[in-house]
Amino acid sequence: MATDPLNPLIVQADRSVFLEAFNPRADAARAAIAPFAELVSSPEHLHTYRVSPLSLWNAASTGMTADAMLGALEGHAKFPLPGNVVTDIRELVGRWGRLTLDRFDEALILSAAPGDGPLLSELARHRAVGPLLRERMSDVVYTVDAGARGELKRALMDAGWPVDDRAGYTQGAAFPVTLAPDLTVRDYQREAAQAFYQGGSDTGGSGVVVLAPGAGKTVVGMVAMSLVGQRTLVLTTNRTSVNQWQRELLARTDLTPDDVQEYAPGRPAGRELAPVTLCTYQMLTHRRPGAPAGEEHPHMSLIGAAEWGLIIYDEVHLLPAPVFRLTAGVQARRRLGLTATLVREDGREGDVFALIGPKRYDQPWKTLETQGWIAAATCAEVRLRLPADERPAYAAAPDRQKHRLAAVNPAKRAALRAVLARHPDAPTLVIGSYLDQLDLMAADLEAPLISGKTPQRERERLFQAFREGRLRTLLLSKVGNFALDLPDAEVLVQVSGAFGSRQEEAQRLGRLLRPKADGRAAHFYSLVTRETVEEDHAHHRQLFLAEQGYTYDILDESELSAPGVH
DNA sequence: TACGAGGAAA
DNA sequence: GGGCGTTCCTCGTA
Repeated sequence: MATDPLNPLIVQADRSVFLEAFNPRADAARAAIAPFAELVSSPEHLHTYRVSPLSLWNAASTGMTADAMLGALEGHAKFPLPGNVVTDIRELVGRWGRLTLDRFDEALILSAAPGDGPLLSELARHRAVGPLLRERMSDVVYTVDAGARGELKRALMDAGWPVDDRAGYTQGAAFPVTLAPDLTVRDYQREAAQAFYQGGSDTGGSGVVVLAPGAGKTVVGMVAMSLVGQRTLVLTTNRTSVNQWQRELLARTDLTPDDVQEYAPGRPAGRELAPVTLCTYQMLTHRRPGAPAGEEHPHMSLIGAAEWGLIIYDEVHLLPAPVFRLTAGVQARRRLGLTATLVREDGREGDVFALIGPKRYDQPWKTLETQGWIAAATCAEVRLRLPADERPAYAAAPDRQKHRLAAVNPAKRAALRAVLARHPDAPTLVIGSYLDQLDLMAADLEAPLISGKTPQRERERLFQAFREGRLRTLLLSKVGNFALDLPDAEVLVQVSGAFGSRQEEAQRLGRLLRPKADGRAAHFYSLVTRETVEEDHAHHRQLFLAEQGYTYDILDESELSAPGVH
């Protein structure tokens, strides 16, 4: 493969990569660089990717070589790669594996590659790394306390030197899990669980699996449980997920209700934890203010309980900081992170890498779509103006109010009706972030709104009516982001969203991806006010989905009244 | 003992 | 940088 002026990529010296979106070779180039590059902006014609240290290390940990990455860039580039990019990529990728952590009796040893004595000396002087190293055994070996394993990995990651942790795991109590005979595990689910269990260029047993919503991440978790065969702790974001895991585990494995229990703090003293215990992150980190010293976090000891052979972190992209701290203390337990969107807006992806593990497996959402596992979906961004009488107020508003003013643009009410008119019979969800805006729209459409205030019973009733087709349109506040029992829909209109949250956008699209019985496509619309901060936020939100292969049609509000579908 | 309402937290 | 939803606890009512 060689560079060719007709190719779609331009690689710049700062390791950013431009992709001509309309070049006929764009799709192949996108697929080739996706494993080691992340999308940072995607205006219509020219997409920008960045090759970051973390994206390189994630790729390297799956076994991808620097040569393979350079080959992918070169093979789709217009011009020869800048020399420093070649050097940088080789150097950064080469860092993975140069430091290893191994077991040494009761302690650990940090080893550098032969000749890396100076590197080790430099790291020993590093502010965060140095204090965690104990005794220099040789030019390239330090001893480390076993308890410092997590903190050291995190500190080394911050210092720019990810460490390949080969110190292995302590065995949890044996607890075999057999998958139900009628459960068909899809190839990608089995591959994902294997990739977790066996690792890539390292020893495996910890790391993150990224799969689209509806692609069956719980099945990956079950296969992992059957591979490990030890007692398992499953951590989730909320109780609905706890229930879902419990249902699925009972239905699709040989586990009995006694085996699978939600962690209940009030359980009778002396009662054993179930071999498969489910617990929310909030429960784990719950604080009792004013409790006697040492008892402020009554549930934290759960995670350190000796018997777990595997800890599963559901929605691992949402791990709160305290759970990172806890996780640093249990590096000798196998850890599986599951997520649809391994992106965070707080820049803590490095902590996920260091403390849960590298990304072991992912499939672009579009690939699963092609294979028919998730529904095809179109995405459209509808651009609206602010009404003339609102513009002065917007211009005068302080920055921190601008987002809201743009988001609740009154013109969205008419636009929403126009969008709904394009799909007159399709089951439609409308999701927004501002309750008063949603109230107005619910009145316009004469459709019910579910918000956080809606009692559980009422939610169930409305979901049921929607499922049975008695209710065509349902409005949802932010409850719609994560409610797992939300019914399937064909059209989803996002009328407002939180700042630039990529994962919120992705979760919302995910609501549409369950395959439709007749193979019909789903339609996702996002309403955005022109020439306001909302445009910037909207484009940042779209990045993750653009990375997954989705493109957004741009519709002007004037085009909406046109009949038919685009 | 079971529940729902209200408040605090992150 | 702010609004919203969730979860937990506590306390009141049956």
